Order: sequence, then structure tokens, then C-alpha cells
Amino acid sequence: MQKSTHIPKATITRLSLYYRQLELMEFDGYRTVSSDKLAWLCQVNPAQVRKDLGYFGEFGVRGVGYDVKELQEQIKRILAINREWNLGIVGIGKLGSALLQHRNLQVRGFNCVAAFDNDPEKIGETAPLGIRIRDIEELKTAVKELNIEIGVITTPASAAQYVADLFVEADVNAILNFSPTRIQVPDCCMVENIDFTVRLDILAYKVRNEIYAKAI
Amino acid sequence: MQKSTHIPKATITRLSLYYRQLELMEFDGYRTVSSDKLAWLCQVNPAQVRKDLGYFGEFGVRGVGYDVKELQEQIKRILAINREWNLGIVGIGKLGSALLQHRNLQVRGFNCVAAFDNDPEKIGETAPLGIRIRDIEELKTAVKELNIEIGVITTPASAAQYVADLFVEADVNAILNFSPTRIQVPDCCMVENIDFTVRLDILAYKVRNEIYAKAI
DNA sequence: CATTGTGAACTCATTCACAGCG
DNA sequence: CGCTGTGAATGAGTTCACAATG
Repeated sequence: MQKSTHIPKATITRLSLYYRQLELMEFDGYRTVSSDKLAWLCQVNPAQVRKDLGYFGEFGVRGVGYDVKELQEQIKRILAINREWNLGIVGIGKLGSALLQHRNLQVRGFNCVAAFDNDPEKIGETAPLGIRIRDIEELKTAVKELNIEIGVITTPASAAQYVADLFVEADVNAILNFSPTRIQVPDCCMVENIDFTVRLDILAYKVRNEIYAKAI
Repeated sequence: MQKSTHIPKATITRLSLYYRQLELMEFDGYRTVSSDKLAWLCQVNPAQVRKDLGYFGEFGVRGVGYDVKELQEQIKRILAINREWNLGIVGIGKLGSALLQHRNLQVRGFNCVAAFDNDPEKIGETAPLGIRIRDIEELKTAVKELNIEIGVITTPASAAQYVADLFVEADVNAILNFSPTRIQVPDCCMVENIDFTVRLDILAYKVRNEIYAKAI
């Protein structure tokens, strides 16, 4: 097996996609799936599917394909989503509230266990789903107490770096950043940025130039 | 100049980042900026900045750098964000409502001009910012009437493909898809997917494996 | 004999290194 | 002299093509 080489970032993204498709297929009653079929469903190349899986082991049966249920388990294990993760959300505006209530997060084992803001009007209030909004200054103690492992930033750009620093100081080394800014963090801290406005810029460019047929 | 070669997708994403930094720099009073400085701010390689810009022309002055204001204008022109774009949002749940009210979209010239849902309870109601919620079945006529060029999908996964088909039929060929599903569209239609749960999966993987220091 | 697993070939993207120029 | 612009070199990621095999 080709295990232990360096693994492309895009491979991880695709594993997540494969997993979603496998869930749907299991729901539809499929027991096995070929790399061709899975690739078609995910709009990628069949060899890509096999190579992606090949980084982590040999999960298929030649001449048959992959066991739908088994492969889900393997991907969950690889991605470390075969367990629950506690999230702390900072910035309880419209977007933060929407995330707190977002069903898909809970379903996938990402639990929003704490909400923070710096607005005195909001602190102490009860956010959706009965979560009390805490003062941002309580972040460090709450992280310890509630075992928060992933921080979510839904503040305006101006506050993002300050919040990121608090997370880093509290030893949270995974951040999902929805603010339209790139935050600076030490190498030990992992960041994923979700910036709608950048994505809209890309769409504007693409539609004007009519290139890049499909997006991952 | 190296114009008209094929342009990497990542280049477009970075142009959007450069633009945001340039806005901040102008606000801070800078008149010019070197590729080194801009690169440092955006956490990329200086040669990358020059190469990215080089795809589209020669915007700098040797020995000096780039004019902060001028470069903003050029990037706006390249990305086609030197104009306004009309958005139609489908699925007025928590996330859809949050987007309707999102200041950053308007500021950047992305106007939410219509809201759609299929829930009879919601249709006819007034969404945030005084926008009337329309029946999803009115989509095609509203697209024509309001000149909607970008469709935004904030429905559950189960409805996403149906909505995408409506957009395609209405000749909207740019879609921002927030649902946790990959939609199938013809090549003429551009799609950008924003899927938080995939991003959280990636974070889970990264934090478990402690690799990939920084993300773009 | 259909389908996996994977080295080799290829394509795409980034970085280097330096010539070109204000 | 400093900084841009870019061909050449390197590196990363994808696809091909086929041997391996249940």
C-alpha cells in the first residue's frame, strides 16, 4: 500500500464528500459501490477516488468494489469524526444564531456547547436552543470547563483577530473563521476560512469569463 | 507580459484577498505597496503576488511598487466587482435570513433583491430588510423581472437539486450553494459550494493530525 | 472478468532567480 | 538601487494504464 506519503489537502475535502454520498447510498439500500460509481456521484475521476483511499489503506475488494457501510466507518475514523467535538461560537449576531440552531452540525457530532459575545445587551440572554450567552472575557475558563476543542468566529472583521488570540491563548487549536479577514495564528493552530464575499467575487469572475465548469 | 495563459483558480481567490488588504491599507493611509509587503499581509509568497497580477497586466512601477488605489481599481475590474450584482436567495430559514441582512454583501455590491421559499407559512411574509418572500414557483418570472444573475441556495440538502434546476432553467448561471450537497448543473452554470460541515470535517482531521499550518 | 491498487506520466501551481527598468 | 515582471526550475496533485487479484 502507498500509505504514509504526504496527503493532499484536497484529498481530505473529497473524503468528506465521499462520506456524504455513502450515507445517501446506504439510505437508498446499496451494499457495495465501485470507485467508478462513487466518482461519478461526486463528480471526480475514478482513479482519484482509489488514490485518495489508497493513502489510508486497502478498503476495497477487487472485482467487487467497496462495502458501503464499512467504507463509511473507515472514513469516519480517518477524518476523526467517529466521535463528538465541542464547539464554542463567538459573535451571536444573525449568523452566529443561525449556526447555533443548525441541525446539520449536531447530526454530524459537532455540538455547540457555548456562545460568547461582547455586547452587554446580549450577555446573559438565552440564545436559541437554550444556550446562555457568555461574556467573551469568560472564554478561557469556559473552554476548560466545557472542553471546547473548536472555536467558531462569527464576529465582524474588526474583532476577528482579538477573538482568535483569545482562542489561541485558551489552547483551542482549531478555528472556523467566518469573518471576512485572514487571522494570524501560530503554526500549532489550524484555521479554516469561510468567506462568502470571496466566493461571490469568484462567481462574479467566473460568470463573466465563463470558465471553470465545475467546482469541488 | 505573460497575459492570456490559463489562470489558476487559486489566483482568483488570492486576488480577492489582495483586494481586501488593499482596502485596509488605503484606509490606513498607504499610497503604495510592494509585493513583499502585500504578500506578507496575505500570508503568501511575494513572487506569487507578482505572478498573479502578471496574468492580467503590468500594474506596478519597478523600484517603487504598486499604487494602492490604482491596484484596487484594477482588481475590481478583473474580478468584475466594479459593478453591482443582483442575488436571489432560496430558503428563508435562519441562514437565509442572516444572509439577507448581511451588511458585507451590500457593501461589496452584492444586492439581495429577492427571497424565495416553498413554505406557505412564509410566502407573502416580509423578510428582514422589507423583502417580500415569494413562492419558489415564481422564481423564473422574478429572475427576469429583477435581473437576478446569482442564485443563492440555503435550503436543506433534499431541496437543493430542485432549486438548482429552477435556476438553470431560469438562465441564472452562477450559484452559491450552502446546502451540504453537490448539485449537478450543466457546464454553462458556475457553482461555488460553501459547506460548513465539510470544513469542520477538515478541521477535525487537521487538529487530530496537526498538519497544514495555514489555510488560504 | 470486473474492479482495485499503484508506479509512471502528465498537468497544473508555486517558487526561484535574475534580467529589465524606473 | 529597489522592486517588478517572467522564464526556468521545482514541487504538488491528478490521471493514465496496467498488473494484481478476489
